[in-house]
Amino acid sequence: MLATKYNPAEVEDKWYAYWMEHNLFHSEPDGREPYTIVIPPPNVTGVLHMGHMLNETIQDILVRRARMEGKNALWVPGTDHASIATEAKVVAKLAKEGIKKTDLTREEFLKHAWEWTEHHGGIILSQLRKLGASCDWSRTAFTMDDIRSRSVIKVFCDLYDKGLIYRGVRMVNWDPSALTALSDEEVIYHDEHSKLYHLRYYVEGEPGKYIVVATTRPETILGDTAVCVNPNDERYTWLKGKKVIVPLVGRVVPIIMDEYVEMEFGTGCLKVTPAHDVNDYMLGEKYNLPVIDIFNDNGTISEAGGLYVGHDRFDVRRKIINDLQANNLVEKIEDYDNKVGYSERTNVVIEPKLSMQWFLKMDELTKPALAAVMDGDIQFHPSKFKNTYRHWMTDTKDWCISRQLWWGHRIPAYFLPEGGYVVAETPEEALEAARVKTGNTALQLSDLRPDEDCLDTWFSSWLWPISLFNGILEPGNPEIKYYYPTADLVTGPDIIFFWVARMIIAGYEYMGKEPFKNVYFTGIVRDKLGRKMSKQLGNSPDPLDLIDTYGADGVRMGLMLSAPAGNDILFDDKLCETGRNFCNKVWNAFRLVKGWEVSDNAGMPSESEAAVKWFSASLAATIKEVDELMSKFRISEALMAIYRLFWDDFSSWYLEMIKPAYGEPIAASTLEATLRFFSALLKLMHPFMPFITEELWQNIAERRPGESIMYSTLSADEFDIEDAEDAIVSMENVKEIITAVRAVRAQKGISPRETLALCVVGGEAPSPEGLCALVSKMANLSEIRANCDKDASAASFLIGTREYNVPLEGAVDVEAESARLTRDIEYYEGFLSSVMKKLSNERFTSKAPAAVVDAERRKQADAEQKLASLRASLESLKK
RNA sequence: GGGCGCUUAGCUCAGCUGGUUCAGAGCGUCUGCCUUACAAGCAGAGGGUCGGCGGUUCGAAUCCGUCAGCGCCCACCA
Repeated sequence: MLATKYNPAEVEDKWYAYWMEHNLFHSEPDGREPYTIVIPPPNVTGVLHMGHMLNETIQDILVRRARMEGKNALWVPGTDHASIATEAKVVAKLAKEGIKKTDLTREEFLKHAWEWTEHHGGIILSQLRKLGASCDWSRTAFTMDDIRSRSVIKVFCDLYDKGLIYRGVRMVNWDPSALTALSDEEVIYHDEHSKLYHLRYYVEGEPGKYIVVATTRPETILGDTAVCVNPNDERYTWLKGKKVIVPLVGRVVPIIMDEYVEMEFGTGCLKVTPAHDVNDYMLGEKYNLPVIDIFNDNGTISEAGGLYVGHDRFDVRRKIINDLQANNLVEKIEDYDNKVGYSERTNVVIEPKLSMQWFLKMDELTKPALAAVMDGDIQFHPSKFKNTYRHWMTDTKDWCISRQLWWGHRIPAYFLPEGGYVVAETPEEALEAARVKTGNTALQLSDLRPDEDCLDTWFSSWLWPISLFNGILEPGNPEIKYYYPTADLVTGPDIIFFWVARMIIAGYEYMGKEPFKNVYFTGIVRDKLGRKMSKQLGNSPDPLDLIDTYGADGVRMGLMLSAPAGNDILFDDKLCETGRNFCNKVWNAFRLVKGWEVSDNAGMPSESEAAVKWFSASLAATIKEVDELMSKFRISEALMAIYRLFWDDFSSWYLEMIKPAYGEPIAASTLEATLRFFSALLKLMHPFMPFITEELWQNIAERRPGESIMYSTLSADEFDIEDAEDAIVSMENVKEIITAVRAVRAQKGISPRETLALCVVGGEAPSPEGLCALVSKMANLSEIRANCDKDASAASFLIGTREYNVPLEGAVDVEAESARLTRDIEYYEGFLSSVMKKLSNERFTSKAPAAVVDAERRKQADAEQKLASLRASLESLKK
């Protein structure tokens, strides 16, 4: 006998092992329609958090559904090398051991990094198995494995050959902690309360005369090479052609005039520091100003700064203000709110810095990618993200793809002894190219100096849907032809630019086709108070603990029950409890059904016949509804529909309807129908809760070795019946009668075990006979009397326009009953008057469609009939 | 500074092209029940001026305007 409580721990590992043993997640190209999902590769050394759980659960639901629809479903797993993040972890680990990165050679460092990766890598993927993820593990990839690495290098060379990649000195976002350049997308701006410092710049040769310049970054005066004012600013026309002295520094710099300066802002004077501000850099180029780089890579003041050399930039800010004040060079200091850019990875303040970097030209590449989304070749769910996407994709700045890091794909550029460089996929090809370029056939590999930098992590992940099928190295191979384009991508909107947009770009550039048909954007998982989950707050539950407590199916359900697309989900353990309880409900329903004795010679009772007919229709309707909802990616609504179908319709109504009396056997035909329903319900639930459904499906009938619910199919047609609508409507009526009788019991405190009689006032009993019998059974009635007279001493209720009486042994509480009737009468009088108001409005009857007017007339008739009945009840009660 | 989105029951959210599937669902709450599948349960019940104001319309949660609050994205004003 099965335990009264479902124990997921006993079931889950067993079935995951079974699925693996029989290779059920594996896919090979064949004649079936493909359905492909590529996993957004998590950081190779990361651990599973709630965001992953949500994401991977959705992917698993989609891929399992596709598999059950008979498609050749493939979900490819893999991990990302996460250049900056992983390198930072390795550096930190080495630091603990007293090793500095700078003391190691590149090769030594990479050895440590690979060791770290091997030691910590892939944990996250094994955690996914606990969740039930049906990935084809034989295809597990890594952005730095051989195929993916060579793909990246090949693409780099190709884009270089096409003239889309160039190298140059540009103002980039510099991360002084990670010591690397970052792309614009890796900078996060925060509002900050800062100060606006008003500093005095004395005019050269005119003692006592000064102008005031406002700045938020006083330390950058060390790099000032001009002061700029607007030529239309009459306050400053006298400055034309003059020079000013940079305070403290003593450098004499020219006044330049450019309309770029806003007269209204600050004092209307702008200090120009070409090395440390993008706009200033632009001015510097325009007016040929010297560029003084006052910072070292780590954010300390460089020799070129002249003062405070070696001190950190933020210390210098404080010191320089003190020193300026001591020299009476500060006019005033005011509070000022501005935005400050931080590194997405290391969370330090970004320093705009001039440096030599590699860039990818974006303007041409983005065109087909923008059109694909705007024209609907790729669908975003929810579609609101189309706007965000369009905004970014128009006027996209060139992508800074080089990083001053070692952990990643090394840029395949080789510098020549006499200057210049070549780009090639291998050192050998580079040597060949170098010999051709220089005309020096004696050139050796050792003469070439490979570029030290590596590529942005996203420069490998943008190829993911292609490189996973080796479509870069072997274009047109059978796998890429079969699996590409993939079907659905599930990811967070936070990486729409980093990843989604760039995959679309690469898809069109290298495959001439979109990389996926649909993008489903999940929300962010927050705690129940709406706060982001974080280690500091300690509000992020460990997914594996949750699985231990509630079972994987329970956790999956908990997550999905409140995860509308694109909306953040406020996660509460309580949701998993709901999921676990549902699993238990399913488990116990199964126990009930499996516990029945079967009678072969009994025919199906008429009430069971009615129940089977009704549930068949309901099931078909829900299957269709779920199909519809899933096609729109309304996953939590689909799950809710299934939840209600199983709990309310199947368990609370259907099973109670067909349940044999205690100790009695069930008709074989009824059981057979019920098992068919149960099996269908399991299939419907399987994508959401794979483990318990497999366990029960395997127990519901004999299965062959290797057979699995994963590959079973389900169609609404199997359960569609001819007069489905009627079956559902008439059962709704019956359920209302039953509920009303039960309510009478609850109000009067009558035990469910005590039988009652039901009288239909001036009407027939429900028909056909099966439905009538169901009312008796479910409401525990001794009899149903048709065409009765109104009985004032009975409890009464209205279903539709029909009145029913339940004769009671004890006297009715006349007062309470008449109060209730009066309340009802007042309600229907109000209702009727609002209906009459509409109907007497000539503009309504003349302008509204006939169907709507008819409906109002029906409302009127119904309400009048109900009122008559209620008034009669009240009358007879008073007698 | 620009753009997008949200505001419906105590909580989380549905509500499509205006009208009987329009005021819904789940959870929570309340009242009975340890009824022979399940107390991780059963039966029953209550709960909302659809953010405010104005407009269009015979009719508005739904369309338009406006105000307020919240959230997100983008942007080089020191």
